[in-house]
Amino acid sequence: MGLDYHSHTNTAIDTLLKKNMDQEIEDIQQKLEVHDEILLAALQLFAKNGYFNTSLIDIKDAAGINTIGIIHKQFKTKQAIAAKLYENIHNSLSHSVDEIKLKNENSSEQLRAIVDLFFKLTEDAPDVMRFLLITKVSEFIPEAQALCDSAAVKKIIRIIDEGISTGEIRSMSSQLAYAHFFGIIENTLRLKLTGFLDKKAEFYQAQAWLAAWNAIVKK
Amino acid sequence: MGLDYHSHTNTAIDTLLKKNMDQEIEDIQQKLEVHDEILLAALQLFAKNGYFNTSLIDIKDAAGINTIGIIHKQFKTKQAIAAKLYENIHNSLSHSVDEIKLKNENSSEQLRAIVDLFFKLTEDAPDVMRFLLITKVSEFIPEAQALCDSAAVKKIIRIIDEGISTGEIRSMSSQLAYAHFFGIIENTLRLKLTGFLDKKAEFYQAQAWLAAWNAIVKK
DNA sequence: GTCTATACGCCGATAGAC
DNA sequence: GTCTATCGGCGTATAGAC
Repeated sequence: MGLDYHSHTNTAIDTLLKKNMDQEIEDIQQKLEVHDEILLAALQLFAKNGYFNTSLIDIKDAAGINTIGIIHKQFKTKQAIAAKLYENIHNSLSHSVDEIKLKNENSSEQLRAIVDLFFKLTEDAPDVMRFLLITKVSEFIPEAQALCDSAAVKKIIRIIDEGISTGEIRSMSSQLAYAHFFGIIENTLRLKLTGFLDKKAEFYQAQAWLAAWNAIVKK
Repeated sequence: MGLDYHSHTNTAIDTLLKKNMDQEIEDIQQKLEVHDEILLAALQLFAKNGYFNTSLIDIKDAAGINTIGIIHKQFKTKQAIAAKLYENIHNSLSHSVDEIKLKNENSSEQLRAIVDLFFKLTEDAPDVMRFLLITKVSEFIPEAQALCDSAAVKKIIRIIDEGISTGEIRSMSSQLAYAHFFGIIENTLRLKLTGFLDKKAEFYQAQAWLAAWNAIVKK
């Protein structure tokens, strides 16, 4: 499913399989499916109409469920749905950055891979990106941190720091480099997600990368 | 007041003064003051806690008013308060861009003046900038357009178009130039407004301008 | 014209029946 | 375990008293 692009769901199912509860697996799988149906429906509605304009009734309808009682069984509160979405998305993102750091050596390659991921997600899972770039989560999840304070971004800033150390990136505050670099990338994607830029995301990718990298590269 | 930096209020009062309703002026001025107190309180609360987390009771308290009935007399609905805020801010912004175009000849000078304005507003009227850059108005004002579709931004894109015509700016889609240029500017300000960048806005201005202009200038 | 009291609707959450 | 019925609270809006 779109919101959890690193197969958190499959991992959960795999874990359960190892417990040899064969006869219960079908039920559990169905429960997991319902669980994810709710999350997916909520993500879409939150991204489209906003958290406060989305009622549990709306989520119930979109998820193909009969009563909101089922939602209350899976998640105690409406806020818990949003918190779970937030957690899944940020965990996946953080995990992706880890993988990217392992597979790429230079800061430029790592940043390039992150940009690739962001553009790919914008095309394949726009609601995930809306949740990341547009939604103001702190308004409905008090304990949530903004994107810029998330684990993933802390790792990205580390990448930038390393790039400055090796001389790939110009000597400057890594936070400022982050602001400039991802200002271009995220704004391009934000304008794509809102329809201001109307071509496919990939169309803007090369130029956005070039402009962003050029803003921080040591010449 | 902070939300209407082009003296819309004074203009309104001036208009009324010309009507020779001398004996009523005091009352009217007080009414206007209450009117603006409500708008200012609403702006601050919307920017801080969000529209949906702000009740009319909250606005009443923050505005130093005794009952919410007064708010209902001035604005029919809560949404109308937000709509009026939106209108004032966008009108002021659009007017500012007009003035900047009159006072400056080149695209670079005009964009530079707009950047100056944005940084100044971020320092002097942060809640106005939060409303412009962070708040998702379409969630509570259905008829509102996003910043990128506003009159002010249309004028800004015209500035960019002219810059491309004169050869100041690199030949590229003006929308893309807008995305890259204001990606850097707005992201810097957004990160300043959320506290990720902790120095005064002016501290980041020169570098942000340089990086943004460099992203679109013809070399 | 200011304020009090209240109406009304919506939604989140619960509990109990099947 | 699934659903129905309902509770309780909040927040907007109104209407009527002073």
